[in-house]
Amino acid sequence: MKLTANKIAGLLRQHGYKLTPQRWAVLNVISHRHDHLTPAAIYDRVSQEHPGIGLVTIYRTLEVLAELGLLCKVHVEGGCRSYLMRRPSVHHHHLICSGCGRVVDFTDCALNELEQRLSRETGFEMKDHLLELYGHCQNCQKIA
Amino acid sequence: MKLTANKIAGLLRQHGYKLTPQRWAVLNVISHRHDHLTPAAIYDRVSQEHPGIGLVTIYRTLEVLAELGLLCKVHVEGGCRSYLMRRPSVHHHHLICSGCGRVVDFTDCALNELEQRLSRETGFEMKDHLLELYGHCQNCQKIA
DNA sequence: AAATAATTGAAAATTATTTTCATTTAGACA
DNA sequence: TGTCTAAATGAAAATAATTTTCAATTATTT
Ligand SMILES: [Zn+2]
Ligand SMILES: [Zn+2]
Ligand SMILES: [Zn+2]
Ligand SMILES: [Zn+2]
Repeated sequence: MKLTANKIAGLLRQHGYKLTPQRWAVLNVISHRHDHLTPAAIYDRVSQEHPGIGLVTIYRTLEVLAELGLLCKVHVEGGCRSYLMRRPSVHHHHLICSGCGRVVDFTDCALNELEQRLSRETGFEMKDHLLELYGHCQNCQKIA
Repeated sequence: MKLTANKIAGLLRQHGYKLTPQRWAVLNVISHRHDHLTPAAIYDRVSQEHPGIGLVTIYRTLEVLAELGLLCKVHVEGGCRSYLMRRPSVHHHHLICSGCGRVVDFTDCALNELEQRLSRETGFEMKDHLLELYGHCQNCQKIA
């Protein structure tokens, strides 16, 4: 189920945003694709059709569209980093307190079944996964 | 953390790395904590004890320690972004091709049970989660 | 103790993102 | 339709995060 141009237009206006050619150009680039693009990559593609549009506008447009819930953000390897001494030597994941950064490790991620099912359904060969749980630790619950 | 000190020393030497005071200082800062720290935060803390050590060295040390499997990397909100038109309006996640960036959405993340169990075990109040699966799509399997 | 290859710090370079500000424009409305 | 105004834009500067370069230093080997 695809969002029509009208729906998008309405959404923008509803929130007091204007419908500019620049925003259409960005939407045009991302709306027909099934892959994820960085701001710079979007800029490159937008530039091909509309050489006048600046990278700043791409950033601003993406922010607006994301705010309206029209976009998903994807985390990419190497994009962000914060470090932690590795404690379990085996495969594990982190439960992270958004308040203080405290981390609890857990080893039972139970994604095998999901991976297998999706592999069967999509033909993807599964390699890896990123899983992080966020919450507030007992300490930070008191504070907040 | 004396038990691991020898292990760490051995690991470094095994891989042809030297055991410098700078590396000890970094290890010292992260090894006793249960939270995650950015390079800048680690730099701040290291500086308190060893004002001479440069931020560049922190970066380089973290790279080495991560390579040796001594550290975990944590993704943090806002750290990295690549965008995608949102397709399912409901809660969902992405299966991403590491080759071409293609994305398949899936809505069945099945993390409730895990979250509940961990909440019970740790006292954390669960808020959110980040889940991404990585693999190679059929196209990219042929190419590779 | 000398040799040497790895490591370091300072500075410069690169990259990604945000802010500032003067100018333009979409959409409202007379 | 033309006028008005808040919102949006582009260029440039500012900020932030990371990487590269390079000469000087140092941990380890012999
Ligand atoms: Zn906390
Ligand atoms: Zn897992
Ligand atoms: Zn692919
Ligand atoms: Zn989910």
